[in-house]
Amino acid sequence: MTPLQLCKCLADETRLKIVMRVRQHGELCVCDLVDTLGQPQPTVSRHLAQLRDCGLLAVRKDAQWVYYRLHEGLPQWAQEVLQSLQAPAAKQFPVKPEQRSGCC
Amino acid sequence: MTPLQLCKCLADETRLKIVMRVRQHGELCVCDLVDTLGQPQPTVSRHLAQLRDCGLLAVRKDAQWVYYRLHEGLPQWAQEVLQSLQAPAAKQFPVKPEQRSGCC
DNA sequence: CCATTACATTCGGATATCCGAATATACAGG
DNA sequence: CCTGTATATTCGGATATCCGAATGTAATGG
Repeated sequence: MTPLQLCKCLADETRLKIVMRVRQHGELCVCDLVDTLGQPQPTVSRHLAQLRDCGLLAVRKDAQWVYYRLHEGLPQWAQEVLQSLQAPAAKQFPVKPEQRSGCC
Repeated sequence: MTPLQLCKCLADETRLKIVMRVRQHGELCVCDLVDTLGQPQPTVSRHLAQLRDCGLLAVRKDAQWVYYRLHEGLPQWAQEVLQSLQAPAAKQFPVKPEQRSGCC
């Protein structure tokens, strides 16, 4: 995970939202992200695959659900970047109240 | 300056190098960046224009030289992001000794 | 088995991004 | 003026990125 790779991962609105939301919640399943982001499932899934492939997110499968979380092995500097982005990103992409659902 | 805009600005190797180097040195002229990065002058100039247009860099002209620096008005969170990226970015893009020139 | 739900992947095309080459501008010195 | 240096901009074309639509897969429940 290089600085350049991290920046590229976060240089897309959907991926940035995903990472910030996963960071906030600790762990989220795909269908929750699909509901929250209002993007079609294949789109979300593709972005999740990208974030997983570059080592930003880790996966856990439970029955038919797939849960994504921040990868524990993220280097310190990367975690600091995400922390610095958290507050302004939350302001930039506010979650509409009716989207605060539980899981699917 | 939104988190998304910042990430897009840094999601290119040349621009990331420019920002990190400008941050390290406080102020750099274009020809110094051209020498250091080993990229053609129009390429560097285009990236500088992008970084200037999105508010990351500020400009000062002195005779025939143009000096770029980090924009003073950068929000706190953005400065923190750059600080977190500094160390690993320096490791990712080491400056070759013979490139440590003065100005042109 | 069959249908449904959750998720992933593939394929093509649209769009954005990046770069090389050429050209423009501005200034400094002879 | 004329030349050289420093920088910016424009124009195409190449390449990368993103997305919609369709399809695949795995598990679950009847």
